[in-house]
Amino acid sequence: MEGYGDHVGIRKGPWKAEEDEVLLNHVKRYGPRDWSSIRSNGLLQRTGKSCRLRWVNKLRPNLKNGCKFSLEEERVVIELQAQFGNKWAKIATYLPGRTDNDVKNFWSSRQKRLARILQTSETPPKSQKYKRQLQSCHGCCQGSNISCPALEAPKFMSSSSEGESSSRAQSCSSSCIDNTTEMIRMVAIPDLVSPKLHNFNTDLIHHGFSPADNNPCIEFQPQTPLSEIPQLQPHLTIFLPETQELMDRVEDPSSIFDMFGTLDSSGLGNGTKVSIGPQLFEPVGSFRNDANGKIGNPINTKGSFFDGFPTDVFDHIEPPPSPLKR
DNA sequence: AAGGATGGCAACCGCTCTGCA
DNA sequence: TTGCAGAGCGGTTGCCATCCT
Repeated sequence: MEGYGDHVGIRKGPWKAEEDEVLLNHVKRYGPRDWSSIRSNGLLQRTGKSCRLRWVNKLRPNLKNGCKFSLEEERVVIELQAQFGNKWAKIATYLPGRTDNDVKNFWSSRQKRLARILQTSETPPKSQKYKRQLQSCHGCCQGSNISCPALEAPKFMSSSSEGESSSRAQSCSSSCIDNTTEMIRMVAIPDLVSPKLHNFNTDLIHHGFSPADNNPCIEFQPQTPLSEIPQLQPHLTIFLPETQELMDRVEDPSSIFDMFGTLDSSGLGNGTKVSIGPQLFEPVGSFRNDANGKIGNPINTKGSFFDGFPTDVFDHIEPPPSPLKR
């Protein structure tokens, strides 16, 4: 393909390796600026705008090109989108190695998925595909204490300690991504943003990230920020025994939003209603760390939300780095 | 095996912002 | 103060690969 816009001396379409090289040389020599001079100097038949975009989205160092968004990154995007709206560039600054375009694409995919699932749930087809969407979560996670990753226990892992459970989560994520529980999670998120996030912005900037991420595919490891994002636990629904019931009820779209507001927590043993909301953002201190530094079971106050959770669920939770330890 | 649906991604477009003369 | 050019941002489009029927 010779590009689809060779008219008037301006090339459009996919970039060739030679063009990339020219662009890289320009940046090496002059830095990431004076984009329009690239064309005016006859180096490339691309607009300055196009050159800049290419650099920002593909050629810039430390980009995580070709890596899917990790669960942690997804969580960050969801939270920040709820707070900032569609400020993709701003959100991208919280995600080392990700560009605004990445975030934007991720979000629009997510929205499309949500729209489609919602539409599907209004007129539930009885196709096998639909059933698979609803059931895949259970199928792929059978025999695992940690259920679907979209709903798994929150993790505060570093890249080095991310092992089997994480990879299981990742692979499971892709297979579960289209299920109804995912939809619930997506819709519920805005309610889950803690006001604490309002200070988040400036804190992050001050703390900064490690820019020298030479292995962009490694799970990104912010020095502070992610641990300071309020620990959303929108995934907790998976622990509820009535998850299947949720799945079933989703077939009745009118019940969906009721479920978001409150969940009948009979499965928790006390029959009370549990609101999905800020109270889920208990400070991490609600967990008790064990001798290995892992987070132990949450302090089991009577009637706490965690009552009835399998105790080993918390074995998989890494402790967040202490904000005091730097 | 073929065709449609879907997801992921790269790139373009139009608008706004910013710095400068 | 104004106009211009460059840079940045968000929305949109189109292509391609994969999955599903």
